Amino acid sequence: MEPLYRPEGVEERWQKTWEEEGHYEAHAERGGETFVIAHPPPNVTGELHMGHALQLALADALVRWRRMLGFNTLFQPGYDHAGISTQNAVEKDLAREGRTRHDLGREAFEARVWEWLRLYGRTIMTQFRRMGASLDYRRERFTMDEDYVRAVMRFFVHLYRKEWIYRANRIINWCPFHETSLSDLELAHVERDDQLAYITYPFVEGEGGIMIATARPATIPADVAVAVHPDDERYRDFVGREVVVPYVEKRVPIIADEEVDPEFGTGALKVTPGHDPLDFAIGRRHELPEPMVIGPDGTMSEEAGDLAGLTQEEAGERILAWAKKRGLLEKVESFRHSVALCERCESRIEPLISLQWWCSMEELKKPALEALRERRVRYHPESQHRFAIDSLENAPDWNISRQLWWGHQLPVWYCSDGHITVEETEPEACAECGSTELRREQDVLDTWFSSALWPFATLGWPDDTLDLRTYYPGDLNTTAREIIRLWENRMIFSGLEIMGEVPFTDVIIHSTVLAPDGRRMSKSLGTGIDPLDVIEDHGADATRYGLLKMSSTQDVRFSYGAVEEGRKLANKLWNVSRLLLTATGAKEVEARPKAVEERWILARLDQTRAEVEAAFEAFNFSQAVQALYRLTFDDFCDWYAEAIKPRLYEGDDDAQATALAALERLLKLLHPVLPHVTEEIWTSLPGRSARLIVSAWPSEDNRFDADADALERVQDAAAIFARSGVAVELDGDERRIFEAKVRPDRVQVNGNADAERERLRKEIARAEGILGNENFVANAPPDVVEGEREKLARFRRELDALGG
RNA sequence: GGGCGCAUAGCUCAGCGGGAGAGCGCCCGCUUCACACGCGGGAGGUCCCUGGUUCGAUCCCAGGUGCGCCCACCA
Repeated sequence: MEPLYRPEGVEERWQKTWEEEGHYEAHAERGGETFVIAHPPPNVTGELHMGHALQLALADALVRWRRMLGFNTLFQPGYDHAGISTQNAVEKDLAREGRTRHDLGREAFEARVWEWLRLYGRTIMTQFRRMGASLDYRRERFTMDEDYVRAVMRFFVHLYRKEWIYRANRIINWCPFHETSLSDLELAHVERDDQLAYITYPFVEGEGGIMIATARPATIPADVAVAVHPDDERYRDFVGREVVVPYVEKRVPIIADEEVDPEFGTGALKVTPGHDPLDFAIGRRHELPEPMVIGPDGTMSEEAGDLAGLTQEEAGERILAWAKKRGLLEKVESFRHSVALCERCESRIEPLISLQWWCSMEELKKPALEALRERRVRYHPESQHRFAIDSLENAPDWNISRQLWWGHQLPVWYCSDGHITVEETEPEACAECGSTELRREQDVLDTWFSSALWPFATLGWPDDTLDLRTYYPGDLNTTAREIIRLWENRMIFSGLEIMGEVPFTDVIIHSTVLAPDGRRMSKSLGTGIDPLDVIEDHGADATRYGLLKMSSTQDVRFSYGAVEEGRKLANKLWNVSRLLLTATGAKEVEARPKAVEERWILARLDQTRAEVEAAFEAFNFSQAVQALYRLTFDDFCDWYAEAIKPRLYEGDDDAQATALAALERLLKLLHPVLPHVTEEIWTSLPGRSARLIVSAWPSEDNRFDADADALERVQDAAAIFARSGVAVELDGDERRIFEAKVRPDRVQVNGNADAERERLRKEIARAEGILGNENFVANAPPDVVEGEREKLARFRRELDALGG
């Protein structure tokens, strides 16, 4: 064994071995208590990023912990087809050949996507493996698998028959590049400088007019009203009058609506229901017509009359010029506002009215809200639980159709008379008129529609499988904040609707990992850190440790320091193992504690195990990892190993066997965080038949009485000695431990006895002060008072020892 | 505009009612037979500000200030 632990090679070897030996596998027929994490399926085109790495580090630590406790664990892997994202990637690929998807046609394009995925997709599971993530990779599922598609179709038909899925014309977000609708959650918003034009709409009767402000003059031809706030004194008398829309010279009314912001612009809003969500809402309230003048490609449509075919910019300029000539253009000023973009191609979103499929949230959300309020599902941290409830309460109906070519095509058929037939598979004839001339709906489903089924569709639903009965409901899901509404809440209501039970009981909303400088990690900013590079440089164990250490707050800066700490921990463990194994030639692993430090370390190991378990159960990973670090460095290496060393070299069999038993327990505690290095050391322990990955903590818990007082005396003595150079009298074991650890001949003396006495007197005065306060003694918790008494006693002891 | 989070040692962060902590960095001393990626010691903090509650506040409450993230239909 080398003095420096090198994870290269070791980690890959164990990852391969564990998987080949089947330790990652979940077998329903094995029975027993289950622990299930349906891991978030990454995009099939995706590459490992820091968010994935953090998620895996958290989930895998919990899975490994439970697996060692003997749970029947299922850690489910898989891929999401990621509709728009994947289509976008393949279209970019096509663009390099100077082609578009339209050149291929739908069928050929789909074939191209599958081919592209065969070549470039599904790479991320290799990277998951490199993290040491113990997913059951045999069970990899894909949302476009034949079985999974069947589940999606079944779910759609189920909701349709309950009349929760319907078709309606509404304003939606339209991406002119992808030519599809997008949900609000698929948009990116950027701040941008734009021109705000102030234009007067003259009254039909009488002098003057009303001035509005618009950033999109091209939409003027689709105006159907001008709206003001009902309480706006300036315009109160104008309501009910008519004005002339510039350029198209159309008469429209002035109306009053609460949603108009009197502070913005002139306080008067031109109402264009066809091209603006707010205007659409106002239009519906006032039953206004909904003309559109911009087409699906983002240019002016036929309805725009002589403007047809122009870009919006050209049309806007022409209209402004028209208004200027007639003295109706007051001014154009620049202003800053946020603009919606397609998050994939960054095209500017066009709000358009379009016929889309919707899923009503009204009934679906009720049982889910109840489950959340009753805490049958708990989000962690608590603040996110409240957010999840709020988001679900306010969830608008879900636009589930997309005009994409990659995804689950809706199981909807139209006959020539326009009747709708909805079946899981292609029907023979129209359900209403019997016509056999059926045409399938071209739209595909929102990617998240299929993701919502992940916890049970991966287990075989709609079939009644042993897996489904065994592993549903699961336990845990872990994800980023922005996914709560897109995915988590939807899994909860889908699970309740289909399976009658929540899909998991806990959701960990993990930190956002920022770049070390506090900015967002992003490829375009060049601030991204590739987890694979970190693994390459520091090892997967150290990376896992670092991520867990960092995971405590909502937003956390990536810290190489934390990763480096993990690497040092692995190295320390490696070296102390060399001492206990190699230097002594031990043959047995058995706890036969005799000396005080042996009983103490075994008790400390038990104690830390409880601490780590509590921290894991509270999902406080940072705390777990800190407890492990302290145990390893301070207690195990600096005190125990130093104290035991002389006896090991003397060839004391009991000391050696006990040392290995203590090491065994330490390895078990560390395995969920540092799986590779611990397993590597484990194989060197004598008489190991089972792998560490499946080795349970010894059942005879806490049977070692810690002689904590004795250790405390030694540590007190060491502290006094280190601070003052004054030796404290100790006998027997205590003296032996003291000398092994402190080595009086080597310690540099920096202080003196007088200073130490002074310090102790101050401490004693403080403690006496507190304990002399009746209110303190009466009101403080008993253990706190007791703690102060013990401290006081210790300070007095130390002062005595110094001859104070 | 709404919601959430964070402000503690030079840096990154724990702690969250009763003696201010860790890692890294810095200083001093150590070839010590597991580890110099180590060991021992040390310097370095109005625990953001102002009030309040309490016998006692870094911790709880209120109000500021400064950052960050998420959400939202600013025309």
